[in-house]
Amino acid sequence: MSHQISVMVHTPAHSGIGGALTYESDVMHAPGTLVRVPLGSRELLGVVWDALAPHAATEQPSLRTADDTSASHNPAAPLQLRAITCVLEGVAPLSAHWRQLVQFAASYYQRSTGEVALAALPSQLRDLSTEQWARRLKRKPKAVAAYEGATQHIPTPTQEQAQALRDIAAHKGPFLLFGNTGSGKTEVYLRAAESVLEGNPQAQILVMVPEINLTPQLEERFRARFCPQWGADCLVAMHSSLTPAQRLKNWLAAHNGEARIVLGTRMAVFASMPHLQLIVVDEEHDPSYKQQEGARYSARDLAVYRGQLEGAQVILGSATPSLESWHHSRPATATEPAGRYLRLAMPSRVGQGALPQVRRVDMNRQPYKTVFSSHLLQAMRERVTRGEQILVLLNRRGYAPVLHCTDCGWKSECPHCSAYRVFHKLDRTLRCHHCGFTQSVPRACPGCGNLDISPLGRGTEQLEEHLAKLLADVRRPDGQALTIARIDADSTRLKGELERQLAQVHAGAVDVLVGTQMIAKGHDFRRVTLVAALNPDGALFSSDFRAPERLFSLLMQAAGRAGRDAAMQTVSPCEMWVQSFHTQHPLFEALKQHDYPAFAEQQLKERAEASLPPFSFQALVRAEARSQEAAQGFLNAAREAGAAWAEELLVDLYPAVPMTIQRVANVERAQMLIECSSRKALQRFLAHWQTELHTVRNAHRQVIRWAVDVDPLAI
DNA sequence: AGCACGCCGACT
DNA sequence: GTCGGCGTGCTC
Repeated sequence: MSHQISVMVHTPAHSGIGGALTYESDVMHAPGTLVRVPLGSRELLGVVWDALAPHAATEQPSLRTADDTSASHNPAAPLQLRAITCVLEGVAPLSAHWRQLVQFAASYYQRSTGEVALAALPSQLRDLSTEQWARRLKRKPKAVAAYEGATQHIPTPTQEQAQALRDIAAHKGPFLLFGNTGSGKTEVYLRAAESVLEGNPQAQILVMVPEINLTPQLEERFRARFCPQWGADCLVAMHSSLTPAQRLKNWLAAHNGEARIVLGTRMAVFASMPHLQLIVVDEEHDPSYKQQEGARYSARDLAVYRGQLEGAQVILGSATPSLESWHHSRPATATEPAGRYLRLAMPSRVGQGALPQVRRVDMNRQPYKTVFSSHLLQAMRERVTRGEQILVLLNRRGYAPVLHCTDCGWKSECPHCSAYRVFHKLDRTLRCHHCGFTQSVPRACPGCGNLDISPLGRGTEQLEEHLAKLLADVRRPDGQALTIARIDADSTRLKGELERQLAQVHAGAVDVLVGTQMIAKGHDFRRVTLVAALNPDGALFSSDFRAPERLFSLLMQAAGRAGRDAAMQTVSPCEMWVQSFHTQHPLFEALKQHDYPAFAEQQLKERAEASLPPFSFQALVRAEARSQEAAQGFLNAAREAGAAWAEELLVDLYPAVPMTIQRVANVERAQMLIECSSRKALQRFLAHWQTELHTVRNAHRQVIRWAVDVDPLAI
């Protein structure tokens, strides 16, 4: 007797086939079983999806048009089904919860289920041949390695930590753990994890971090706490810099329940964990939780969904939560009920110095083109003389953002993008930061031959050079000259370079560190007592309504780099300097008070008035074509096609507009915003509109690529 | 998305 | 005569 089996394979939503494919098999296979199936001339990895009643396939392959009368394509006769090739032996079926998570993510973010399912599995499952797989299965598991790290001193929880832990034990969650840098959020994660591990010998924990290379300390703290007791194999990592073999190994360890803790980046939200009981999302506000290509999911939001689905507790942690999470964790008022999350606040900084004093410099009162105000420069000189370290933050890499000719007005535009190429003095190149186009700097102006072409604006390279001059006469306490270093995407291009440079800062070899936002994240620089943000004004009046939120978070994080060592503060209190033309801006007022709640309240008020998220829900359709008209033409046709339904569901479709950077690598880009006060209505609209989008696309063949982004972060 | 099939230009 | 360009269309 032969069975019909519904199987998900990696068929992109753009192809005609979105749903499950039906195959034949002699034996019935449980849903979640991994199989190999033929598709055309290829053989693909697939996941058995539903149990099918005989002859009731989810998507019968008989969607032929009525005028197709050829015998083999008779619409009345179901197509001949092909048989599955084989079952992938030695892997237990994926759980119903896992399939439901994948299904939800696919439908919420408007992608095919197969695409999400297969992207969530380690690539080697797909790539290894049957022979290679058999060999992999036979490989003997290595003897469990003993954990060789130093055993850690386990601190006694503070009052605040103890209270947070009591709340976590008493409530279901999800929780928003709101605590300053240094307030001991990690200790709460560790203790919450500990009680889960001890309460159930099978229980598993998922810990998510924004970018693994920026938070090696967290992994080490988890290892030090749990490996001595549960073995070195109790914790596995999951992130994109693992080799395919490591990824498979760790995935299998989580899948079969051996790994008790999975620590990973956003991709880890899809890890198969049969006994998941706790999910921690550290730095939950971090934009890197949002996938930016393919299925554009938010791992933080999926974590909350998954927690509810599997009955696992979810802890979101941050010193500067996303306004969405802050809003969701609002306490009840006289008129309004509380949000869905429970907010746990830990305002104190433990075992460390006080938060730095914020000093604002009004650049309107400084001479034109001042880079460092005299007060800031003086403060920096005093501190380095005492052997203290300084961080200087500037969000612009390269030497100068534009090169320009004073005679004819020529500017270093990229020939392929609507953007300027950045002048990099170190290798004397003009580089486009969008398409990568690089040329050496011309000797004379390409427009008029003038030899006098000059840089416009400042980047980190120039800052480094400039500082070297300004501080040339300053000596360290040991009489040596200062060391000034720079950390940005250019200086850390080579693998391991970031770690090497950070180690130098830690070792005290660097006195002044210049860098982009990279240096603000998570690093524990003990001797830093002054942090300076030189020119943060851009974000205050940006067209992106989330720019202030990101800036506040960045400045708070940067401020948190100073004064992590209480002993350093015996000499002088730590400082965070902000140079701005708008020192009275509420963002800086809130920063001065280290008052995230005040900032959030002000921002949420603005968002509510403008009906922006979290008070509305958004999606974005982006299109790329050779010409701007073609890209917009497609979007406006799609808008037309969806207009009737949008009106019915109270969904707003805005006209297509060029993207901020309209042209990248000779491709014109446009986008269209979709807004609705109800998430459900927006979802219903998008689901219905999807098919129409495909139809419209077929009539607009000039469109190279298009994609829907649900809950977009940048607009 | 792959991957075939298919129909036109410059090479051994 | 063949190798190979990418346009069109199909995959349970």
